[in-house]
Amino acid sequence: MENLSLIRSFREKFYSLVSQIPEGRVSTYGELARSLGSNRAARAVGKMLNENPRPEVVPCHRVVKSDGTLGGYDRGKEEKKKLLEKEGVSVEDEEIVNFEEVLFTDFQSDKPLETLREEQMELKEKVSFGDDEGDFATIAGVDVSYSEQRAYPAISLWDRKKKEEKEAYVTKVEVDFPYIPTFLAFRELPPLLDVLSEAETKPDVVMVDGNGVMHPHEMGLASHLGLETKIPTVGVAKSKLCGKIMEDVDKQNRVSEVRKDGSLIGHAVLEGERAKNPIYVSPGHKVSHENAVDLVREFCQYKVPDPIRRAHIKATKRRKKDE
DNA sequence: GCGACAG
DNA sequence: ATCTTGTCGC
Repeated sequence: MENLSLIRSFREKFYSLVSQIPEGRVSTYGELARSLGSNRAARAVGKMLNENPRPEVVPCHRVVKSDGTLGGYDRGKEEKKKLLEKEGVSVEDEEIVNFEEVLFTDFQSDKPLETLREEQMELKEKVSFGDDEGDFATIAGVDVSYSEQRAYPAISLWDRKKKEEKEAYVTKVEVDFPYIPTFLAFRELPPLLDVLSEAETKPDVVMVDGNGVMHPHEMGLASHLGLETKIPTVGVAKSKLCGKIMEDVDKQNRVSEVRKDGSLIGHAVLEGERAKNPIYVSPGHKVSHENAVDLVREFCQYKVPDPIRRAHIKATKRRKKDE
């Protein structure tokens, strides 16, 4: 991974941004997200502030909502108000007085998310799909379960002909990078590479819990993993990140194209007896749209294909056992 | 109030 | 993804 050190220092970088807000001023979740490099990170900003390890040093009470209202605080809004007023910021009815005047936006930042986005834009040129035969013999499914900073990635390897699990592994890895929509790979790739290295058999294709090219920049987690490992990958998401479903999916019509800006980015697939909503299938790397859909459907006894489902169960069990 | 963006 | 009692439907 090209920007591994940036990923590892992301959280600390964020806390030092928060520390730039001077006494007597406030800033917003959105402003901090933009200073990180993407307004998509606003909720992650809230999450990281909530997990602030040093409240005495990092002034998270100076971060409020973009409409000027207080926003949340671990020790209560009253406490947040008290801290702000002690610093000379007036608060009335959970709202900052003279919000425009005290709002701080002048962050000094190298915008790490812009760097990560650039990595995605460079990588997307290398994604290939359409040149495979679909003749994969060993299929893997991967997933990650979390407990705060700990990730439990799991892999389940299957014999395609016998339709049975051959091997399965779970590992434990520390993660620091938060979940930010469209940046999932930077959170999940390190744990997945770790558990993938455990497998005795190298899989011919990996099904990933997340998107492939069904992504605003055609560079989802599955594609990133495929490029990183040179192994063919298929993305399988349980909800839609982007694109337009072209037709309704139901028991009569189980597959629909998903398009973005007119071009095909994946398919919505409804399988499994009790499934109410479809899953979203897209090529990660070195797999065609058609073979991606066929492979996933072949393993869809339930809504989610068995190898991913097994990996999910394994990872979750291990996490709960550890707690 | 609506819309809502993988895990 | 995780936090989690109760409720609904097959």
